[in-house]
Amino acid sequence: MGRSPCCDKVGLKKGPWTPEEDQKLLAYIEEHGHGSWRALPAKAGLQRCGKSCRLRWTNYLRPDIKRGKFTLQEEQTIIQLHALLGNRWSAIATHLSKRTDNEIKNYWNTHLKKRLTKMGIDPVSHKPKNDTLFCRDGQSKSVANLSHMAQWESARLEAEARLVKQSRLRCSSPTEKMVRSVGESSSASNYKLTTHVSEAPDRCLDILKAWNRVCGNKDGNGNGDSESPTSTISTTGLTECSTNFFELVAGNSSGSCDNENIGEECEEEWKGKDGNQKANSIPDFKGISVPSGNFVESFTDLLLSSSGTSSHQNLQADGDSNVALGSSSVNNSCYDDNNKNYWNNILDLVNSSLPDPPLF
DNA sequence: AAGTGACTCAACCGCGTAACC
DNA sequence: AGGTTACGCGGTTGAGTCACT
Repeated sequence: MGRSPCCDKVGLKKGPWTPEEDQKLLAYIEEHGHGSWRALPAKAGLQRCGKSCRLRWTNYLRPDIKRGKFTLQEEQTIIQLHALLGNRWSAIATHLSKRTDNEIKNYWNTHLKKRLTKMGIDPVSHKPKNDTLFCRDGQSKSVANLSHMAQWESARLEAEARLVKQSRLRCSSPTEKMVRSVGESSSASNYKLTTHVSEAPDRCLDILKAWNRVCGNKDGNGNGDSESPTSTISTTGLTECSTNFFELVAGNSSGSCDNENIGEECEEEWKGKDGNQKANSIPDFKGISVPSGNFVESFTDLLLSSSGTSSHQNLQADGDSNVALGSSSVNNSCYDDNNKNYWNNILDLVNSSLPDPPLF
């Protein structure tokens, strides 16, 4: 325990970095790797604490950082992952390659959170503030189940993020970078690194599919113990929740958002054509059947769909989707569809946005 | 043009914890 | 086993910028 005293030293510079300092830090890391952050400033000739150097590097100087406006898809990704993970920015950043946790955190706090609030959505729970309006019979159970699954998935994502991070650390030296760039995967660690990244999506799907199978197989008889390690929810609830839970739904992505215009047009949609009107038009929002447990997806859809656009198109699962519709009432099927879409989108998200092989 | 309030985001602070001795 | 150190994370701050009056 105990806090690092690194920043307590007098004579260390604070505040904004100068181009000269950036240059020194960049040059040093390019040549030697960062190694021990604590020792780095002295070696690099910087009057900064190691912590400051690390922050400057990870949030600004790293060459694999994408800067500039967030795309609509990135926004949706953040919202969905935030619904799952909460304020665990580093875990979210793991699935938004080239964006830093700090940047995502800032973007959330300055943009997305406000938009959600403006629309009457609680940015913490991702549910409408007046949740009772959206709760029909039986939905509260599903909502509870969703959060339970989120809890589980959250733990998994966290572990995955840790692995990715470890891989990055392992490759932090220039020598290792060279080895990888030659593409020989000569060392076991390099091999593991690349295979980890490519295998992760399958693993992810396997786990979730297994979940689905186990829960689905109980067929309402209450047989089998499908509780996850963190579960505190009754098995009955789980059964209701997850029968066919991950069976994919044929895309409702009938509309299209012209890729070239997606940024601007959809940003328009976010804001509403006439400024705040759409953002404030909660009555219209409530007019459609929006399940509370799946609010994020529903609302991101809404934002994109008024001009025949669907945010699903890039996230929607592919051809092996099974259609599992039609057995329930209109309301329920809508709810189920949305749930499925929501979780399938997140699955896709996880699968598609695993970080590029680390550069450092 | 000047003043002012809102917004953005880089950087800092403090905590938790893994790693090390 | 217990103490110390170093790192990484999330929350917060404040300087710079922008928009409006």
